[in-house]
This record gives sequence, C-alpha cells and structure tokens, in this order.
Amino acid sequence: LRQLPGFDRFTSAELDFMRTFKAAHRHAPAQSTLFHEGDAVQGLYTLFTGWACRYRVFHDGRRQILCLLLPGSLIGIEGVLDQRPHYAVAAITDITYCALDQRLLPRLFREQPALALRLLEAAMEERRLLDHRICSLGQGSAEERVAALFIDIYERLFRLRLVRDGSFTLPITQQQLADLLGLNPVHTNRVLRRLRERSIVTMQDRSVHIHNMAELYRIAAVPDGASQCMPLL
Amino acid sequence: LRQLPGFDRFTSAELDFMRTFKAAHRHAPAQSTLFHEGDAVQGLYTLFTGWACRYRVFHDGRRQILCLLLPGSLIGIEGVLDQRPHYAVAAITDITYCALDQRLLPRLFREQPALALRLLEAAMEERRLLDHRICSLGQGSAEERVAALFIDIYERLFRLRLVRDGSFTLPITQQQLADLLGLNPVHTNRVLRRLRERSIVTMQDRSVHIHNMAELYRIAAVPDGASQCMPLL
DNA sequence: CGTCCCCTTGAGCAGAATCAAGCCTAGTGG
DNA sequence: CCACTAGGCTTGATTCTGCTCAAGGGGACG
Repeated sequence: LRQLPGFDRFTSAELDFMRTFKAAHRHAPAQSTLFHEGDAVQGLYTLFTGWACRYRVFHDGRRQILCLLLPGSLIGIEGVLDQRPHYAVAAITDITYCALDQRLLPRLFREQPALALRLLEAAMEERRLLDHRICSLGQGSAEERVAALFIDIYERLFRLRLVRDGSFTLPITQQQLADLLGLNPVHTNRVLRRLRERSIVTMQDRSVHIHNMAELYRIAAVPDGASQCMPLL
Repeated sequence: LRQLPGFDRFTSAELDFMRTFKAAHRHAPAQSTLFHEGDAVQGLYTLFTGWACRYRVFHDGRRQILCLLLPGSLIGIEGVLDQRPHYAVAAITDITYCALDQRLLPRLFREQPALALRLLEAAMEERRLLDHRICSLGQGSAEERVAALFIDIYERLFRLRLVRDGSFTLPITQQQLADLLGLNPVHTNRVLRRLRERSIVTMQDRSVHIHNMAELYRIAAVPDGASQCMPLL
C-alpha cells in the first residue's frame, strides 16, 4: 500500500510516530461486523486488504449502504472523538486491517500537524464521495445510478492499481449492490441485464468488465468539475 | 453565535488567534453565488446570519442541493487544502459571513491543535448529515423524505435556538425543497398538502409549523442510534 | 441428493414524473 | 391607480419508471 501514489508522502518521522501507536494488525472474516450503530468504537482502523462497507439498517429491515471501504480507508474516527457512530461497519470479504491506539489522535494533533492535516484531507475526500452519491440517488435514474457507481468504484480501484484492462473484482451480491443504489434488487438485476445486452458493462462471478467506458460515462451523466455556472434559479 | 452551546468552548487564546486571521466581515444578497464548481476558492468562510446551500448542477439542468448551510457552518475548506470544490455555494437569503485568511489552516494546525481537532469534528458532523441524507434519498418514500428533512432542519435550528413552539422559518421555495429531496416539485407540493391535511406539518410564507412531532418522527422512520444489530445479510 | 443462496425472468401494480392549466401575490411601468 | 408581468403555488390528467409478488434455475456445500 505504501508504494502507491497518495500513500507515499510520509516522512520517516511520521512513520515512526504511527508505528508507536499501531496496536495490532488484525483480520476479520467476510460478513463479520466490526462495530454496530451506537457501539463505542475501541480504536481507529485502517483497512489494508479486502472490502468493507459502512451501512445503516432501518426498523423495518431496509438497509442503505453508505459507502464502500477499500484498502487505505480510515474507519471509526468517531471513536477517537468520543462519539458513537451512527452507522455500522461490516467486512464484505475477508479483510486485514491495522488498529491504532485510541489515544492517538490528541497527540497526533499536537505533535504531527502535517499528519493531522492529512486526516482532514481524507475526510474531505470522503465527503466528495458522499456528495456524488447524493447526486446519484437524488437525481439519477436506475441506469444512471448503476453507471455512476461503477465509474466511482472504477476510479477508486484505478488509483489503488486494482484495475486491469477495464476489469476489476467487485465482491458484492446484487442485493448489496441494490442497497448501495437505493434500488430494488430485482430492478437492479434488470438494469444490469440491459447494460450487458448493450455491451457496455458485464458483471459476473464477482468481477466487472467495462466494455464501453465512453458510453458508461455518458450514461452516468456525472456533472464534470468544469461544468455549470448556472444560478440557483 | 458565540453564546450558543457548542460555540462557547473557545479559550481566549484561540479567539485571539482566529481574530488575527479574520480577513473581512462580508455580506452577500439572496440568490447570489459565493463560488461555482471548480472555482478556486479564495478563503475559508463562516456563515454568521442567513441561509445558504451547497449544490451541484447537471448538464441537462437537473440540480441537487447537497446540504443547507446555517449560521456557524464552515464553507470552502477545500480552498485551503489547495483543491477545487466539486460543488457550488449560493446564498438563499441575504447572508453575512466571516472570511478567514487562506493561509490560516497550516498555521492553525501547527499552533492550535485543539482548534484543528475541532475542525475535524465539524467535518464528522457534516458527514453525519450527509449520511442521513443518503439514507433518506436511497430508502425513503417521498413522504418519508419530507418528514426526515423537516426533522433534520428542526434539530439543527433547535440547537441554534431558532425554533419557537415547533415553528421555524424555512426561507426556501418548493422548487428548492424538491431539489433537496430529489423529488419533482409538483409531487413535493402534493406531499406537503397531505401532511397539512393530516395536521402534521404546515409550510406557509417561508415558515414551517410542526403540529404533531411524534407523528412526524414516526413517518420519517429514522433509524435511531440504539437500533439494529442486524447482520449484513 | 437436498438445501440454501443467489441470480433471473414474468406479470401486475403503484408511486412519482410529466404535461398542462389556472390562481395568487408582488413588483413594474404606463 | 391600474394593467401587466413574472414567479411561485396548486391542482388535474396521464404516463412510465421502478416496486412487489411469484416462480424457476443453477451452483456450492453438507
């Protein structure tokens, strides 16, 4: 992970600092829950390998997956801020992660301001993802949502060097996909079929192949950064 | 603003530090844009009075309002992180805001770790709001979304002491309400009518009156913190 | 071999979008 | 002072996207 651009900007002093706080290197099996909504979180985690997600469950069983967590994702900051998380975190695949000592954060802010700033940057990056998801859920049709999600995942995996020839593993069920997209699993399936029939994307055996990236972007209708200067009506 | 709980936890040294970086106290008229998507943001703002919002516009004119900004909200952190925002910010009402010097942040992290930590807390609080919105947009029916949004705004205004007897001003049009909810304005109107006819909420002349809070909470179906311990299927 | 989970497909329904028209208020200008 | 306009709100009629219910197929695993 350290090899990757974006993860390589640590000074050796910063790395030493982190190591003193590294409490444990753990792993968790697929489908296990790291913590529930309202639990006291007992540490700050960094995901090393595997997939996880943040999610919320409603009284009646509906579930919304808020965010996919990929290698490098920080998990459970609220624990260190003495808050209770309003969401749960579960491993999707088997995962390995690093657990940092809870008392890290105050010292980190005092002694390693550059690292602290990095933390804020990470939070802003996550906000960007959440904003995109809100646009997708609020304005997108089913097809647009699926396209936007695939692009979102593609781009994150690309930066992690986990894409080969427009293909990547996506170890989630269609049920989970539907919970990400705010769609019914049956309808999700139909949308996937249509995208397959039009030779744009196929999703099989936990892996996604993008055959027509340009068309996928067109469907997703993502507002690109340089876009609109429209007034607020 | 300083009087309010949550805003009163500053030491005088911290206040002095902030003041040295306070570049200007400005105001902007209703409907004006503070910055567009992709603009270089020239400072860090704190909203003092009035309402604003973060939003994105699609190629085809669809618009999603990401977040309402209320007094106390921090605006434009990415400017200080040398990033371009992926969203625009517009004033809804006339607003006044404080502009802080751009070079504040690195020094703040070096010299005022407690303040820096506060910044991270604020970011986490905003993430909580975004997570709720995602749940609302992804899983909620039109009625649930409206109820959840009213509760969300109610709770934020309550903390700002801007609620009286279950009533508060909400200076937005139904069009803008629809853009927040990811709904069609026509349908939004119909939902409002139904809630009015059932004596739950009325929205008139830019102000909202909640007549039956319990029922509103029931409709919103917000997953409460203490809730579910369900597995991820 | 049977069970369980996941994927797939069909039929029918419902919630929300779209299209279209009328109303009310505030602001503008003759 | 009044006609005119524009924006926002309200309502009806119709369409369609996505949901629900239901059933069958295939692979993995005990």
